[in-house]
Amino acid sequence: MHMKTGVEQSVYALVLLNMLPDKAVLSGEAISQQLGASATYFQKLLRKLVTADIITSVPGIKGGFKLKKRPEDIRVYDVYLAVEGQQSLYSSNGILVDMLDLEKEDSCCLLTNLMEEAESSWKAVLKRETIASLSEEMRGERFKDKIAALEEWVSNKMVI
Amino acid sequence: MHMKTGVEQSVYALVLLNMLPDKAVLSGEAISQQLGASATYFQKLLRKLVTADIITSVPGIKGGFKLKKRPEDIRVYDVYLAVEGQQSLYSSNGILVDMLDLEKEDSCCLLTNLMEEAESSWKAVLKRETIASLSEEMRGERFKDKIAALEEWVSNKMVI
DNA sequence: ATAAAGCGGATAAACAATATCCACTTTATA
DNA sequence: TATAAAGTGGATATTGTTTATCCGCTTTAT
Repeated sequence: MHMKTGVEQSVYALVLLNMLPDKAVLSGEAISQQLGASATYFQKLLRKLVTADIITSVPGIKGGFKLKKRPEDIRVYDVYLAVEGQQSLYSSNGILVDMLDLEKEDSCCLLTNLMEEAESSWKAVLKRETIASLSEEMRGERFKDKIAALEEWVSNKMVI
Repeated sequence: MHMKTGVEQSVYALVLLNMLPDKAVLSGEAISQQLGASATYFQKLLRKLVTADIITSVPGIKGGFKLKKRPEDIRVYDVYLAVEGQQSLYSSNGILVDMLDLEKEDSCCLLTNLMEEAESSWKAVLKRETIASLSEEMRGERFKDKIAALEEWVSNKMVI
């Protein structure tokens, strides 16, 4: 039970896209390079973000990706959902139903309610931060002098 | 990102062991049969529960497993921990460190704090229920007439 | 027209979870 | 005291999921 690395990668990809000026895009290849991710595979992840209406893709030469929503409207939770899908962390295997010889329709499990609550509570925390708040955090004191290089890289790689 | 089925299996195994009278044990084979689990593999899971001091194993003929702690002292969380290990749901891949060219020691990630909070909050819910509370729930109205067969099975399979 | 970008499907590689096998130790009992 | 039935630990196979690659396709600025 471990979160896919694709979630972290996607979040940082969105932080990168959030550094773009209006109308500009970054190519999938450029993004994966900056993230140190496999380019061909990361394209698949970018597609999931497109499907989830988090980013927009522009085909053709001078194409690429940019944010579709405002960064303050993209929660970490939305990214998680887009990348990992909507399946729950827990799903019963119907062991109790078998042990007690219940009807299939009962779909009863002593753990399901508890696990659903736990998951909700977990998700609630992921809804607290957004791409905007993470971007702001990155621009804080701590990385003051390291940000410039990244901003320059974005300027060089972006396409308008 | 999905919880192993071993967690559900282990919880129900413990509920079964909780039906045993004092000093009695159930063999690993009997338990796996009742759970519909692979016997040889489930032995490995039982071992994890032994290592975690949740159950005791008795070797030799007339051997088997029984609870080591009182059922009200075994939280669902403890079972999860025993089966899945103590690794976190999320661990950073150091993408930000690479992007900003930080020192390795910084081990900095915008997501780590958030994810740790989320996980704590998730775990807190798993600490709420115990084998005792789940056993009680199983004995409630809903399964009134289905419990007898299971109790009889336990009586037949147990060894004192 | 062409080159550079995204799209979608098929497939491979890597890894983790599940399952099996076997030689070993332990212990009740005939 | 030999034996049968139980757990133990290691090696290994099977299965499933995640990550990665490849290729032919569409889109669009020049």
